[in-house]
Amino acid sequence: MNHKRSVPTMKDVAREAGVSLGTVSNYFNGNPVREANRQRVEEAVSRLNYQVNASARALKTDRTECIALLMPSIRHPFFAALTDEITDCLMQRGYRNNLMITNYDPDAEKKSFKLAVQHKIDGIIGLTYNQNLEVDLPVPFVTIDSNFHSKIPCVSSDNYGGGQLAAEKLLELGCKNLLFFRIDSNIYGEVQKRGYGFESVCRKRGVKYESVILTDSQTEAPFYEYLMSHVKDGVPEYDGIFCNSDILANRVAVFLRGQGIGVPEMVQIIGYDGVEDFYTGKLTCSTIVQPIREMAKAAVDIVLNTNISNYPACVILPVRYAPGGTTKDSV
Amino acid sequence: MNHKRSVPTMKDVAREAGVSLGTVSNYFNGNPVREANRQRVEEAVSRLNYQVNASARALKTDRTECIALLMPSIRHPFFAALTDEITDCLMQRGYRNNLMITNYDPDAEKKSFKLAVQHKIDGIIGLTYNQNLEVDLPVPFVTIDSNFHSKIPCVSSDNYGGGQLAAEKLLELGCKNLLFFRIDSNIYGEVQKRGYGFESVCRKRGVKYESVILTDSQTEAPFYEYLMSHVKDGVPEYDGIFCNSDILANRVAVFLRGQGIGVPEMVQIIGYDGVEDFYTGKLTCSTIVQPIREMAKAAVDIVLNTNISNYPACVILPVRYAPGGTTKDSV
DNA sequence: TTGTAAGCGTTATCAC
DNA sequence: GTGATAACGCTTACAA
Repeated sequence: MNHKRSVPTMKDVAREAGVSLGTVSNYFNGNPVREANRQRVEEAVSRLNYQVNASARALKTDRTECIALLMPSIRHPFFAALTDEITDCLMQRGYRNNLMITNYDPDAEKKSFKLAVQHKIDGIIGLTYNQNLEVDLPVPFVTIDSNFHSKIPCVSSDNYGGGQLAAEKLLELGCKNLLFFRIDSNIYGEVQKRGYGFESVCRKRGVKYESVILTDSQTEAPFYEYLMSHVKDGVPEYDGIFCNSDILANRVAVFLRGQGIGVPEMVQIIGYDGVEDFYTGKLTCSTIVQPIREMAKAAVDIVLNTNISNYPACVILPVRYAPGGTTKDSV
Repeated sequence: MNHKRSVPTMKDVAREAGVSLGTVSNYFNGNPVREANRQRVEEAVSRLNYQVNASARALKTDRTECIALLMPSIRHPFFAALTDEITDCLMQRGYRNNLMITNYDPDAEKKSFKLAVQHKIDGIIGLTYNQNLEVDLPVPFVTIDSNFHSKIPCVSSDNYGGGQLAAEKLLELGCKNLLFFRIDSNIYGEVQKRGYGFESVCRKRGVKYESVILTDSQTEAPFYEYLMSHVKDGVPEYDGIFCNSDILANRVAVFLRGQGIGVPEMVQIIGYDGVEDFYTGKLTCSTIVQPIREMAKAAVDIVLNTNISNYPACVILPVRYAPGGTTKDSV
């Protein structure tokens, strides 16, 4: 069996319907067509089981109804949720999602951009970690969480506000001695604002706090060392920790509990992301919840609306706090 | 700023290099080109920053170097891992991944197929739940875990063997009274063989067992009722459970522990999938591990090799058992 | 090997 | 509105 049989073309439809090629084209492009002809075309189309050839259309119009989505990973629950929502938004608008996974590799990001452009995608949504990104793309480009270039529209949650919120919550819950843990390689991204927001509240309130930041690290061991070196007679000096991701928050919680330090009894922890665990359907820790659906929608809106993308925008969406077992307000 | 500037064409390269259009084309298609001309072309290409227009090429060749991947979800850890590996295999071969998420909806699956074909993708890899799938596609199609049609190549893990392995392990670990829990809507899929394999061992060994199967159910409550109705004086009648997914295994474990029934002390549980939890990097339960990387590779190999896809194959890949905290062999 | 030219299946521009 | 016809940028004979 030959897979590539001869497929009917618009010409075939025109002949079958007894109208001209242009009329069929007009029909498919929503241009005015006389009612009688419309019917004949529709009959011919269903008789021949015709579908417009997207390749030919793409060559003429230079549009493919396809958006490239660059993601560092798809296994990370937050990225998975974001990819899910973005794909959904795109498909609702009749666009396809060309998913490219970069594994946090700037080189892979670069190649992905090139490949995407070569294939005439209509735009790019990228969660990238390369601050030297080619900025002069021939298509609209919107980044997520990476506000490193004023010419590129960026969508993100309110990282600064989220950091503030985390600090305020911990204080409200009775913490006196705060810690901020950050681990990532996202040096120039929006994400680091989480720490700034957190620290701003600590300073304003005159609260004792400490920041421990790990960059490009594969292991969180230094956090654990820090944690243990600040325990006296089984009692930690700190009683509230803000981690810049739920993953880190979870690991820290597991570590502390393993050391006999109660969470949230002795130490309360707040993470960032707010994606429910797939196994339990619940939050994995108390956290700052990102508005994933809204972020996806904003990114898609911007990338598909060339008018907007010509005027670089920065969309910062509000976050909220939710208890999830690592703070004393958890039920 | 206009995004769609005039982009150089092969004609421009030919003129710039002082060779003919055909020569430039030959260069890009790996056809023999005299060394001198090759250099002139390469210089012209880098001078103009030329890239082949994939749309034009697609129209001529009817190939897009793009594969459609149909997934029911991307948030499920197993699907996420599979999508990750498939995307990686595709990109390694220079193919792009057009991800379509169907949310288990047969209607969405149908639309996705149609859209994919219209856009001239070179093949489809699908994890689908629609047993009435159009089988007469104009492109190679390979399914994963859905061996419902003899004409469609299918890749899956050894579900039957995995079920057997689970039963044998539970028996080896001292269980006397087994249970099998299945919840899904995948009526015609490979997945139900997990139960058959499990039961076959129980029967052969003359072990007492019970199967509880929920189809198209949104909640696992019936399992919990079953579990509690078979507890006498705080001691369950069963001591080993095989669940057809890690998710279910986890939920059952959480439920039992919540009822004061020790896992694995009183009841041992084995799941199926074997994807490490993203937060901890560890298995979430004792489980039958699917060879995800190999499954992805097999699916991509088949879909890209039209020779093979013309001769429907069924690839069953071996699984292995791994302890993960819900059996007594867990460290 | 290389140049020339005919399409691939559309859309867009005209007269009519 | 409709019908011819010229592109779109490439691949692929075919001739040289």
